[in-house]
Amino acid sequence: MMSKLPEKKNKRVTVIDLAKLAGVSKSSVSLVLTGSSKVGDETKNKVLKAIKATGYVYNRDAASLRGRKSNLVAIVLHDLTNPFAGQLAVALENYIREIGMFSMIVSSGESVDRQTELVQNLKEYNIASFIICPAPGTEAQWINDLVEQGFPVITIMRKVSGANVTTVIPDNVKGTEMATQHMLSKGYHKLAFLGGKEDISDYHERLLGFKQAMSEAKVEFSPNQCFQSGTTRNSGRSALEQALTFNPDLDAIVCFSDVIAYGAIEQMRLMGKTPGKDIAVVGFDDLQDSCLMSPSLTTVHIEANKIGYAVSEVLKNELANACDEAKESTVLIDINLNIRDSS
Amino acid sequence: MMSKLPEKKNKRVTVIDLAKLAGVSKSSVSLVLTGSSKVGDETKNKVLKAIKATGYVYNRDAASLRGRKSNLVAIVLHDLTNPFAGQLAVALENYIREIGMFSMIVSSGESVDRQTELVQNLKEYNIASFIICPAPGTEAQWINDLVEQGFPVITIMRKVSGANVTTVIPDNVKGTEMATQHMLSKGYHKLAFLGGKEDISDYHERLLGFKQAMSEAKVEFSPNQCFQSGTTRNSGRSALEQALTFNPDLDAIVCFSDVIAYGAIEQMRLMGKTPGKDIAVVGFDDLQDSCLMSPSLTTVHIEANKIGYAVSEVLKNELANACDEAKESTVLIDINLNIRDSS
DNA sequence: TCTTTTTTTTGGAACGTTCCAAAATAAATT
DNA sequence: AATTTATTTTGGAACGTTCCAAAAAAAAGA
Repeated sequence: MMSKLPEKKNKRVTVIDLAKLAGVSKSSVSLVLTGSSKVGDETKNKVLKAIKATGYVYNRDAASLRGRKSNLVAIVLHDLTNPFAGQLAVALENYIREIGMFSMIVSSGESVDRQTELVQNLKEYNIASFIICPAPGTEAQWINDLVEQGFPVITIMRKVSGANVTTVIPDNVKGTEMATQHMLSKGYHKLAFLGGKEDISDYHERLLGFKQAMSEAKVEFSPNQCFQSGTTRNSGRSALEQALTFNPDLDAIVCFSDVIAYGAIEQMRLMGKTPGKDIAVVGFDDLQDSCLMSPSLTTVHIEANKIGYAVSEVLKNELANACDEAKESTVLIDINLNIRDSS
Repeated sequence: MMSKLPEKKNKRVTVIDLAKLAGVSKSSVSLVLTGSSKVGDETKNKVLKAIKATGYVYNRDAASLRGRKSNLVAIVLHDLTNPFAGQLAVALENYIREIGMFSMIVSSGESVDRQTELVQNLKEYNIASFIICPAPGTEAQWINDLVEQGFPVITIMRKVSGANVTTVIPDNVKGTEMATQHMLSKGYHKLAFLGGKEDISDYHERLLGFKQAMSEAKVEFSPNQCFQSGTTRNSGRSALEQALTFNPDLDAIVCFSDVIAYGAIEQMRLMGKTPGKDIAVVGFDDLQDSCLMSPSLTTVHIEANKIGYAVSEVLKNELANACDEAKESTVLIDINLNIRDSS
């Protein structure tokens, strides 16, 4: 009846084109596309062949508009410049992919404002779930609102108390407790706790572990032994400087993180002390560099993959029973102490 | 006339709801939403008020389905575990945001297969442009196909020859040339070039700079002076070991990257040599640690922000004149040599 | 005041998918 | 063979937006 239409140039291939080519209805094509079990083998093959022939690419915007759940997971990290964050990002990406989701990473740069803006923008896409390492100062209410609006949230590495979500964190308390016990058992008793700041939850947890180990061993603890700082290498330097001027015969330091430990070691050298000899050092994170430097760094090892796996499990669960009311809960990831030359 | 409708529970607020509330048509709402200039101030305010009142969030899926250009930029990095990649990611994210786009980051882990899979998945979203740091072994044809399919591509840090796209890279040749000149001028003449591998473009460029500086200074070059390796710290160690067994009175090394330099320094110490004294060292990248370590590392500084800015400019341009035919071109980012204690 | 021009507003169609209810087919049971 | 039941297939409506063409309102010119 109609003459053959001139092929529209550069037009995207659609489900209808596939249907026409395969000689079935668009509904059948959709069934194949979504992997439905109730489609005949014959039609399925016809459609598959058409897909191959045309180079069709699925349009998730259309699908998600119609109501299909998205498979996009947004990973909001505190700071991609931080080496551990990089490891974490890859681990999360891999495990999230394994449960059939697709993840994208953004970085808040430790700024709540930027974090808020990012998440606000992300809402405009169809995000199945947020995985957030919260910037310092993140409000529980903000997270709860997010959940209220129907976005599942999982927090990682840092806990926001009052937020009705699952948090996946390493066993910080046990970590510094083991580290401190190790120092004490090695005969060091003039300890200091270096780095970290009160505005993130890990600080409190890691400091708690330190205190617990001290009181267990009946060694007196004083708040003067703590030297807060930022999270950079440079702030590790100044933390050690302060510690050493306050207490010149310090013989061991328990550091909030490896990066802080790196800085402290540099400063130590500058002040004429030998790390691992004059002053023992233990870190937290076990970055790749820590086993390669000299002296190699004794440190609490966090397995990024374990965290990634745990998050993916929580996520899978959460997406399955979507309508459960949210509850505050914590998944603790076990850590272990890697003893090396710096202690 | 009509009775007040019972509010549908948990239903997303739509443009129509806004229209109803503001007492205007949905078309007017759309005009406001897209920032059109031809909408009256009065209606605009009414709509704005309604938006605030309802907590409306824009649905990009619907918009993009209807034909509106997406503002999503996908950044495909080679390896987020690499410290420079982290810096780069953050810089790119910031500058891309400044031109009104939104960026998401994924990591290929230096695997072409993974890279292919990622990009294939990303096509299903509405991606305005790809920014790719290509995994080793990436085919020019693959990139050209992508462009052919209507996805603008910009490659960074590594050039894929034959790919008809713009590449933003640091001036690698000049970098190692300056580094090598510096070594020669300091009186070191028994040089080696450490690390890197033939399957990425920067290796060739950086090696070329090394050779050029040598020939300029009339110092003989031999392929035996090059010790290829992976990109990890550990491979830097073994590269130095090889170099030193081959030529025990080596007095300076030009390294493919800072990470390689770190490894080489470790190995040097293990073999009883003092870095910066027995053997001078120059790196490439200028990672944050390089100025803090001891001896502080002389290295070629790449400004991640400059790269981020350049990419955003190219991107802006590319999105503006969308239908230009693609051409192979290169944007060279200037570098400079930071001279420190290791040389 | 009546046109003409410009500015602002508007309903309806379209984007590419999935869901629904119903139709068509096949298989199983009388 | 006739019915019931189970399996596959299907057209049409819907998702929330933007674009278009045309209507309405306002401003300018006669």
